[in-house]
Amino acid sequence: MAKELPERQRKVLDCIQEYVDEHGFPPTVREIGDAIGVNSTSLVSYYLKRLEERGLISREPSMSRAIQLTTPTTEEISVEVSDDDVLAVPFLGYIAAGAPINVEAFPGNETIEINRALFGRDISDLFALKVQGTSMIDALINDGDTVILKHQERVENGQMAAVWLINEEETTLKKVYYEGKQVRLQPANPTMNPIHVAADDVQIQGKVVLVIRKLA
Amino acid sequence: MAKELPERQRKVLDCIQEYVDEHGFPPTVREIGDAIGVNSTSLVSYYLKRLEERGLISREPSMSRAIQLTTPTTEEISVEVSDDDVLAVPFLGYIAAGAPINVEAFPGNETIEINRALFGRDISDLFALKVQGTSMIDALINDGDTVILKHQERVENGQMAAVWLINEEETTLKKVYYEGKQVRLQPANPTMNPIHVAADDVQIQGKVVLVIRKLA
DNA sequence: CTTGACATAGAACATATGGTCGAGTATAAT
DNA sequence: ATTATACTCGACCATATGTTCTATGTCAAG
Repeated sequence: MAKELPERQRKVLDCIQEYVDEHGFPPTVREIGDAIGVNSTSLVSYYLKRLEERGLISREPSMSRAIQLTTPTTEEISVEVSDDDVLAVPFLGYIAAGAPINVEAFPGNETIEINRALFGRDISDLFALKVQGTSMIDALINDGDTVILKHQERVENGQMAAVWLINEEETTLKKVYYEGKQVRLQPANPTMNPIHVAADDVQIQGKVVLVIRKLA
Repeated sequence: MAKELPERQRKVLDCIQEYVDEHGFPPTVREIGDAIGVNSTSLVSYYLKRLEERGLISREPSMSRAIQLTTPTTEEISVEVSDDDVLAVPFLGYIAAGAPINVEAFPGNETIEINRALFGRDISDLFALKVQGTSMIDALINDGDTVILKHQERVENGQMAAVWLINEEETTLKKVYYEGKQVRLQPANPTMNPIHVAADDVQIQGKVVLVIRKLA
């Protein structure tokens, strides 16, 4: 299931990330080709298709530069401990049901600063997302809320996680229960019913460790 | 030199910002046109030229979607790093339906430390409560959540507040709407129905400014 | 060796997209 | 009225860019 990502595709991913960091917008197929030393657009197309299948990127068909990275790569998830007290958590973008995690290029390398006291011991690999839309209401998470996640691909039973459903192509925040080859995704709201999906259809994006709601 | 930015150009700027927020990459000339109700690419081109002259955006010539905002226009949740003080908000105790909040009586001098950046300008009269029980589920607030309130007796329409219902002898967190001699208390969850109570039956304990949920 | 799955290149194509030109319409100043 | 300056439109062009098809190479399994 978790096949190793081929070297070339890894390179494609990296070069997209770099390009976005530098330019503020994604590269074209040809520019990717140049960057990784490939001089046929079809090959890049081919790679992009693979990456999309894996859910690592998402694209809009026939639109130029319409590539988005869905999985935050671990390199950028670095928490600097500026003070002993304040953590600067990288703000990676927005999350909404029906759309992959939208990791944007923020020119200033935006962070959200949060007091360390609000976290547990483990403060590695944290990143922040802002929730768009009311689709997470059943997880008691509202439009505009900020969630802090720890980047990991596996969570313990019952923990809330950002889950990317590969086939359904949507992201949700749910409590995760492994049940053999199935995974039960349980809304935090006890009145809502869980959904069951195949284990290889889910891709854990991170464990939710903190939810912050700022009101007017 | 600091001429007022024409309405239309302002709109262009805003729509680029929105588009980037939503898609992760900048819009095309035509997409901008659609967004602001202009159906000629030349006009958008014209606007973009003006915006570039003013230094508000930068572009790469002849590249699709190669627009960058030089000035972050919208406030976003970008955090002011200037003052990374840590606020010590007094922790006053627990809130649960059926029990009043006694703001005066400090049960000790416990505080909850929170980074100032998470708040707005006004940081006076803040206090923290921990929610007990699931009675606030309809306000999207769960058992164990921490709410930060600003102590005030009156809030603006639509703001979330801790409300003490004198006759019913219970406290709830609801959005408050003044409707003449009545007050409508609207749950944050849009699927729940509001309750209407007499204005002199409600006693605002404080305005909710922040909700924090710490997960395992 | 043959087969087939995967990887690569190149060309050809369709269209998405930016640029420009000319003309038309305001609106205000002369 | 005349001029000037800013704005708006529509059409056209050049090319930037995504897609697809075919051909070829590689390599491991049968």
